[in-house]
Amino acid sequence: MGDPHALPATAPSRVRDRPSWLIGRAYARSSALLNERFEANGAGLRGYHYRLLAALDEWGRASQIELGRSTGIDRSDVTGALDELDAQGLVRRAVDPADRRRNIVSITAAGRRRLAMLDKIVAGVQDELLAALSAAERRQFVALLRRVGEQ
Amino acid sequence: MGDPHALPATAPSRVRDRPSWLIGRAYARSSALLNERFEANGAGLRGYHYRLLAALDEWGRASQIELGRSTGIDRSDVTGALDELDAQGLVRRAVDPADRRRNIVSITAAGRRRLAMLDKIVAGVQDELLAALSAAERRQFVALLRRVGEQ
DNA sequence: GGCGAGTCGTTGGCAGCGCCAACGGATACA
DNA sequence: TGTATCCGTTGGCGCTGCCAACGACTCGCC
Repeated sequence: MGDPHALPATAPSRVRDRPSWLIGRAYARSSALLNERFEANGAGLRGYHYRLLAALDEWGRASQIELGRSTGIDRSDVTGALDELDAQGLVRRAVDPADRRRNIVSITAAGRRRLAMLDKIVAGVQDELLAALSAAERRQFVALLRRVGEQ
Repeated sequence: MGDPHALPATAPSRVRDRPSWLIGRAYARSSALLNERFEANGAGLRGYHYRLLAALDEWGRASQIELGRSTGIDRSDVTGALDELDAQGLVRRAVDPADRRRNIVSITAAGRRRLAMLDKIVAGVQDELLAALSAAERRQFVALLRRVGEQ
Protein backbone atom coordinates (compact mmCIF):
# COMPACT_ATOMS: atom_id res chain seq x y z
CA MET A 1 0.00 0.00 0.00
CA GLY A 2 2.96 2.34 -0.35
CA ASP A 3 5.70 2.89 2.17
CA PRO A 4 4.18 4.94 4.97
CA HIS A 5 7.61 6.28 5.85
CA ALA A 6 9.31 6.41 2.49
CA LEU A 7 12.30 8.63 1.92
CA PRO A 8 11.97 11.44 1.06
CA ALA A 9 8.92 11.70 3.23
CA THR A 10 5.85 13.66 2.45
CA ALA A 11 2.80 13.78 4.61
CA PRO A 12 0.09 16.14 5.73
CA SER A 13 1.39 18.39 8.51
CA ARG A 14 -0.91 16.87 11.12
CA VAL A 15 0.80 13.56 10.39
CA ARG A 16 4.34 14.77 9.80
CA ASP A 17 4.89 16.14 13.29
CA ARG A 18 3.61 13.26 15.36
CA PRO A 19 6.12 11.22 17.32
CA SER A 20 4.74 7.99 15.88
CA TRP A 21 5.43 9.31 12.39
CA LEU A 22 8.94 10.44 13.30
CA ILE A 23 9.67 7.06 14.82
CA GLY A 24 8.50 5.45 11.61
CA ARG A 25 10.79 7.70 9.60
CA ALA A 26 13.79 6.90 11.77
CA TYR A 27 12.94 3.24 11.46
CA ALA A 28 12.68 3.49 7.69
CA ARG A 29 16.11 5.07 7.54
CA SER A 30 17.55 2.50 9.90
CA SER A 31 16.20 -0.50 8.01
CA ALA A 32 17.15 0.92 4.64
CA LEU A 33 20.70 1.46 5.85
CA LEU A 34 20.89 -1.98 7.38
CA ASN A 35 19.52 -3.70 4.30
CA GLU A 36 21.87 -1.80 2.00
CA ARG A 37 24.98 -2.61 3.99
CA PHE A 38 24.07 -6.24 4.51
CA GLU A 39 23.29 -6.64 0.85
CA ALA A 40 26.57 -5.00 -0.14
CA ASN A 41 28.92 -6.69 2.34
CA GLY A 42 26.96 -9.34 4.21
CA ALA A 43 27.73 -12.23 1.87
CA GLY A 44 24.08 -13.10 1.43
CA LEU A 45 23.18 -12.89 5.10
CA ARG A 46 20.50 -10.72 6.67
CA GLY A 47 19.54 -9.30 10.01
CA TYR A 48 18.06 -12.46 11.41
CA HIS A 49 21.16 -14.45 10.51
CA TYR A 50 23.17 -11.94 12.48
CA ARG A 51 20.88 -12.30 15.46
CA LEU A 52 21.13 -16.07 15.39
CA LEU A 53 24.91 -16.05 15.16
CA ALA A 54 25.10 -13.46 17.93
CA ALA A 55 22.85 -15.57 20.15
CA LEU A 56 25.00 -18.65 19.58
CA ASP A 57 28.17 -16.71 20.23
CA GLU A 58 26.79 -15.20 23.41
CA TRP A 59 25.01 -18.18 24.92
CA GLY A 60 26.75 -21.12 23.32
CA ARG A 61 25.13 -24.15 21.75
CA ALA A 62 21.36 -24.25 21.97
CA SER A 63 18.34 -26.06 20.63
CA GLN A 64 16.40 -24.39 17.85
CA ILE A 65 13.51 -23.57 20.11
CA GLU A 66 15.86 -21.90 22.57
CA LEU A 67 17.32 -19.92 19.72
CA GLY A 68 13.87 -18.87 18.67
CA ARG A 69 12.96 -17.74 22.15
CA SER A 70 16.17 -15.85 22.72
CA THR A 71 16.01 -14.00 19.43
CA GLY A 72 12.26 -13.54 19.02
CA ILE A 73 12.24 -15.49 15.77
CA ASP A 74 9.42 -17.95 15.10
CA ARG A 75 10.64 -21.53 15.32
CA SER A 76 9.48 -22.27 11.79
CA ASP A 77 11.59 -19.38 10.54
CA VAL A 78 14.57 -20.46 12.63
CA THR A 79 14.58 -23.66 10.59
CA GLY A 80 14.94 -21.81 7.31
CA ALA A 81 17.57 -19.38 8.56
CA LEU A 82 19.66 -22.19 10.03
CA ASP A 83 19.44 -24.05 6.73
CA GLU A 84 21.12 -21.09 5.09
CA LEU A 85 23.75 -20.69 7.79
CA ASP A 86 24.41 -24.42 7.67
CA ALA A 87 24.86 -24.33 3.90
CA GLN A 88 27.62 -21.76 4.38
CA GLY A 89 29.25 -23.79 7.15
CA LEU A 90 28.63 -21.13 9.77
CA VAL A 91 26.69 -23.35 12.18
CA ARG A 92 26.41 -27.06 12.82
CA ARG A 93 23.31 -29.01 13.72
CA ALA A 94 23.45 -32.29 15.58
CA VAL A 95 20.73 -34.37 17.18
CA ASP A 96 20.87 -34.14 20.95
CA PRO A 97 21.66 -37.69 22.14
CA ALA A 98 19.97 -36.94 25.47
CA ASP A 99 16.72 -35.85 23.80
CA ARG A 100 16.49 -36.90 20.21
CA ARG A 101 13.68 -34.46 19.46
CA ARG A 102 16.20 -31.63 19.75
CA ASN A 103 18.84 -30.32 17.41
CA ILE A 104 21.89 -28.94 19.16
CA VAL A 105 23.08 -25.95 17.17
CA SER A 106 26.60 -24.60 17.54
CA ILE A 107 28.55 -21.84 15.82
CA THR A 108 31.65 -22.80 13.86
CA ALA A 109 34.95 -20.96 13.62
CA ALA A 110 33.88 -19.67 10.22
CA GLY A 111 30.64 -18.55 11.84
CA ARG A 112 32.57 -16.52 14.40
CA ARG A 113 34.63 -14.88 11.72
CA ARG A 114 31.51 -14.02 9.78
CA LEU A 115 29.89 -12.68 12.91
CA ALA A 116 32.84 -10.33 13.40
CA MET A 117 32.33 -9.04 9.86
CA LEU A 118 28.65 -8.46 10.45
CA ASP A 119 29.45 -6.73 13.73
CA LYS A 120 31.51 -4.20 11.83
CA ILE A 121 28.69 -3.62 9.37
CA VAL A 122 26.17 -3.08 12.13
CA ALA A 123 28.47 -0.75 14.03
CA GLY A 124 29.01 1.30 10.88
CA VAL A 125 25.29 1.63 10.39
CA GLN A 126 24.88 3.03 13.91
CA ASP A 127 27.47 5.69 13.20
CA GLU A 128 25.83 6.68 9.98
CA LEU A 129 22.39 6.64 11.53
CA LEU A 130 23.36 8.99 14.34
CA ALA A 131 25.81 11.07 12.33
CA ALA A 132 23.82 14.23 12.96
CA LEU A 133 24.08 13.87 16.74
CA SER A 134 26.93 14.68 19.11
CA ALA A 135 28.15 12.02 21.52
CA ALA A 136 26.14 13.51 24.36
CA GLU A 137 23.04 13.71 22.21
CA ARG A 138 23.46 10.12 21.18
CA ARG A 139 23.49 9.01 24.79
CA GLN A 140 20.42 11.11 25.46
CA PHE A 141 18.65 9.76 22.41
CA VAL A 142 19.39 6.15 23.32
CA ALA A 143 18.22 6.67 26.89
CA LEU A 144 14.92 8.21 25.78
CA LEU A 145 14.44 5.57 23.10
CA ARG A 146 14.91 2.83 25.65
CA ARG A 147 12.20 4.27 27.87
CA VAL A 148 9.78 4.67 24.97
CA GLY A 149 10.41 1.20 23.65
CA GLU A 150 10.07 -0.76 26.82
CA GLN A 151 6.62 -2.01 27.83
CA MET B 1 10.85 -14.87 9.52
CA GLY B 2 9.83 -13.81 13.01
CA ASP B 3 9.21 -10.28 14.21
CA PRO B 4 12.63 -8.74 14.72
CA HIS B 5 11.23 -6.35 17.28
CA ALA B 6 8.48 -8.38 18.86
CA LEU B 7 7.18 -7.50 22.29
CA PRO B 8 8.44 -8.59 24.75
CA ALA B 9 11.82 -8.32 23.10
CA THR B 10 14.62 -10.73 23.51
CA ALA B 11 17.91 -10.44 21.72
CA PRO B 12 21.59 -11.03 22.27
CA SER B 13 23.11 -8.17 24.21
CA ARG B 14 25.24 -6.97 21.29
CA VAL B 15 21.97 -6.50 19.40
CA ARG B 16 19.78 -5.26 22.23
CA ASP B 17 21.73 -2.10 22.93
CA ARG B 18 22.17 -0.77 19.44
CA PRO B 19 20.25 2.36 18.45
CA SER B 20 18.93 0.66 15.34
CA TRP B 21 17.46 -2.08 17.53
CA LEU B 22 15.94 0.41 19.96
CA ILE B 23 14.41 2.35 17.10
CA GLY B 24 12.91 -0.89 15.83
CA ARG B 25 11.45 -1.60 19.24
CA ALA B 26 9.94 1.85 19.53
CA TYR B 27 8.53 1.43 16.06
CA ALA B 28 7.06 -1.97 16.91
CA ARG B 29 5.34 -0.46 19.92
CA SER B 30 4.10 2.49 17.94
CA SER B 31 2.64 0.40 15.11
CA ALA B 32 1.11 -2.11 17.48
CA LEU B 33 -0.60 0.68 19.39
CA LEU B 34 -1.78 2.37 16.20
CA ASN B 35 -3.12 -0.85 14.71
CA GLU B 36 -4.91 -1.78 17.91
CA ARG B 37 -6.62 1.57 18.29
CA PHE B 38 -7.59 1.81 14.66
CA GLU B 39 -8.95 -1.69 14.70
CA ALA B 40 -10.94 -1.02 17.87
CA ASN B 41 -12.34 2.44 17.03
CA GLY B 42 -11.39 3.23 13.47
CA ALA B 43 -14.52 1.83 11.81
CA GLY B 44 -12.53 -0.35 9.46
CA LEU B 45 -10.05 2.33 8.46
CA ARG B 46 -6.27 2.15 8.70
CA GLY B 47 -3.30 4.45 8.82
CA TYR B 48 -3.16 5.13 5.12
CA HIS B 49 -6.83 6.08 5.06
CA TYR B 50 -6.08 8.60 7.75
CA ARG B 51 -3.22 10.04 5.74
CA LEU B 52 -5.36 10.37 2.66
CA LEU B 53 -8.19 12.09 4.50
CA ALA B 54 -5.70 14.39 6.22
CA ALA B 55 -4.12 15.30 2.90
CA LEU B 56 -7.51 16.11 1.39
CA ASP B 57 -8.50 18.15 4.42
CA GLU B 58 -5.24 20.07 4.40
CA TRP B 59 -4.78 20.69 0.69
CA GLY B 60 -8.28 20.39 -0.67
CA ARG B 61 -9.40 18.42 -3.72
CA ALA B 62 -6.64 16.71 -5.60
CA SER B 63 -6.03 14.15 -8.30
CA GLN B 64 -5.08 10.66 -7.23
CA ILE B 65 -1.52 11.08 -8.39
CA GLU B 66 -1.19 14.25 -6.35
CA LEU B 67 -2.57 12.41 -3.36
CA GLY B 68 -0.03 9.69 -3.88
CA ARG B 69 2.83 12.12 -4.08
CA SER B 70 1.77 14.12 -1.06
CA THR B 71 1.27 11.09 1.14
CA GLY B 72 4.02 8.80 -0.13
CA ILE B 73 1.51 6.14 -1.13
CA ASP B 74 1.97 4.32 -4.42
CA ARG B 75 -0.65 5.37 -6.96
CA SER B 76 -1.82 1.80 -7.40
CA ASP B 77 -2.45 1.59 -3.67
CA VAL B 78 -4.18 4.97 -3.62
CA THR B 79 -6.77 3.44 -5.95
CA GLY B 80 -7.62 0.69 -3.51
CA ALA B 81 -7.69 2.92 -0.44
CA LEU B 82 -9.95 5.44 -2.17
CA ASP B 83 -12.29 2.63 -3.16
CA GLU B 84 -12.77 1.86 0.51
CA LEU B 85 -13.17 5.50 1.52
CA ASP B 86 -15.61 5.99 -1.33
CA ALA B 87 -17.66 2.96 -0.26
CA GLN B 88 -18.12 4.62 3.14
CA GLY B 89 -19.02 7.96 1.58
CA LEU B 90 -15.98 9.72 3.04
CA VAL B 91 -14.61 10.94 -0.27
CA ARG B 92 -16.02 11.62 -3.72
CA ARG B 93 -14.36 10.92 -7.05
CA ALA B 94 -15.26 12.84 -10.18
CA VAL B 95 -13.61 12.97 -13.55
CA ASP B 96 -11.84 16.29 -14.08
CA PRO B 97 -13.68 17.95 -16.99
CA ALA B 98 -10.54 19.91 -17.84
CA ASP B 99 -8.39 16.78 -18.08
CA ARG B 100 -10.42 13.64 -18.37
CA ARG B 101 -7.47 11.43 -17.42
CA ARG B 102 -7.73 12.74 -13.88
CA ASN B 103 -10.06 11.95 -11.03
CA ILE B 104 -10.73 14.89 -8.78
CA VAL B 105 -11.01 13.57 -5.25
CA SER B 106 -12.66 15.57 -2.50
CA ILE B 107 -13.46 14.90 1.12
CA THR B 108 -17.12 14.87 2.18
CA ALA B 109 -18.67 16.21 5.36
CA ALA B 110 -18.84 12.66 6.66
CA GLY B 111 -15.17 12.32 5.75
CA ARG B 112 -14.31 15.35 7.86
CA ARG B 113 -16.23 13.98 10.80
CA ARG B 114 -14.44 10.66 10.47
CA LEU B 115 -11.12 12.44 10.20
CA ALA B 116 -11.81 14.19 13.48
CA MET B 117 -12.45 10.79 15.08
CA LEU B 118 -9.22 9.41 13.73
CA ASP B 119 -7.37 12.49 14.91
CA LYS B 120 -8.47 11.72 18.43
CA ILE B 121 -7.29 8.15 18.10
CA VAL B 122 -3.90 9.18 16.80
CA ALA B 123 -3.46 11.82 19.49
CA GLY B 124 -4.28 9.23 22.14
CA VAL B 125 -1.67 6.91 20.75
CA GLN B 126 1.00 9.60 21.03
CA ASP B 127 0.15 10.11 24.68
CA GLU B 128 0.32 6.43 25.41
CA LEU B 129 3.51 6.02 23.43
CA LEU B 130 5.32 8.77 25.32
CA ALA B 131 3.67 8.12 28.67
CA ALA B 132 7.03 7.42 30.31
CA LEU B 133 8.42 10.84 29.35
CA SER B 134 7.90 14.26 30.89
CA ALA B 135 6.80 17.14 28.69
CA ALA B 136 10.35 18.44 28.42
CA GLU B 137 11.67 15.01 27.58
CA ARG B 138 9.05 14.60 24.90
CA ARG B 139 10.17 17.80 23.22
CA GLN B 140 13.76 16.64 23.44
CA PHE B 141 12.89 13.23 22.06
CA VAL B 142 10.96 14.65 19.14
CA ALA B 143 13.76 17.06 18.29
CA LEU B 144 16.39 14.32 18.29
CA LEU B 145 14.13 11.99 16.36
CA ARG B 146 13.61 14.61 13.71
CA ARG B 147 17.34 15.01 13.19
CA VAL B 148 17.90 11.26 13.00
CA GLY B 149 15.04 10.73 10.61
CA GLU B 150 15.80 13.42 8.08
CA GLN B 151 18.13 12.65 5.20
C1' DG C 1 4.95 -51.76 30.49
C1' DG C 2 1.90 -48.95 27.98
C1' DC C 3 -0.93 -44.99 27.01
C1' DG C 4 -1.96 -40.09 26.65
C1' DA C 5 -0.15 -35.53 26.70
C1' DG C 6 3.19 -32.57 25.51
C1' DT C 7 7.58 -31.02 22.91
C1' DC C 8 10.60 -30.34 18.84
C1' DG C 9 11.70 -29.61 14.04
C1' DT C 10 9.66 -29.22 9.74
C1' DT C 11 6.49 -28.13 6.01
C1' DG C 12 3.04 -25.42 4.07
C1' DG C 13 0.16 -21.70 3.84
C1' DC C 14 -1.90 -17.05 4.87
C1' DA C 15 -2.18 -11.91 5.21
C1' DG C 16 -0.16 -7.41 4.96
C1' DC C 17 3.05 -4.33 3.00
C1' DG C 18 6.02 -2.04 -0.47
C1' DC C 19 6.76 -2.05 -5.09
C1' DC C 20 6.61 -2.58 -10.16
C1' DA C 21 4.90 -3.75 -14.99
C1' DA C 22 1.53 -3.18 -18.26
C1' DC C 23 -2.74 -1.73 -20.26
C1' DG C 24 -6.56 1.34 -22.05
C1' DG C 25 -8.13 5.94 -22.10
C1' DA C 26 -6.86 10.62 -22.54
C1' DT C 27 -3.85 14.56 -23.44
C1' DA C 28 0.16 17.30 -25.18
C1' DC C 29 3.54 18.18 -28.50
C1' DA C 30 6.03 17.82 -32.93
C1' DT D 1 -1.38 13.19 -37.77
C1' DG D 2 1.23 10.52 -35.20
C1' DT D 3 4.20 9.96 -31.21
C1' DA D 4 5.25 10.51 -26.52
C1' DT D 5 3.50 11.17 -22.09
C1' DC D 6 0.30 11.01 -18.29
C1' DC D 7 -3.50 8.97 -15.39
C1' DG D 8 -6.10 5.35 -13.12
C1' DT D 9 -6.48 0.59 -12.77
C1' DT D 10 -5.40 -4.29 -12.58
C1' DG D 11 -2.47 -7.92 -11.49
C1' DG D 12 1.41 -9.80 -9.63
C1' DC D 13 6.00 -10.32 -7.08
C1' DG D 14 8.94 -10.75 -2.85
C1' DC D 15 9.60 -10.19 1.85
C1' DT D 16 8.03 -10.58 6.58
C1' DG D 17 5.44 -12.09 10.57
C1' DC D 18 2.55 -15.61 11.97
C1' DC D 19 -0.10 -19.96 12.56
C1' DA D 20 -1.72 -24.90 11.82
C1' DA D 21 -0.59 -29.48 11.43
C1' DC D 22 2.29 -33.49 11.10
C1' DG D 23 5.75 -37.16 12.34
C1' DA D 24 9.24 -38.23 15.54
C1' DC D 25 10.23 -38.31 20.10
C1' DT D 26 9.96 -37.89 25.35
C1' DC D 27 7.73 -37.61 29.74
C1' DG D 28 4.27 -38.46 33.37
C1' DC D 29 0.98 -41.33 35.15
C1' DC D 30 -1.67 -45.34 35.84
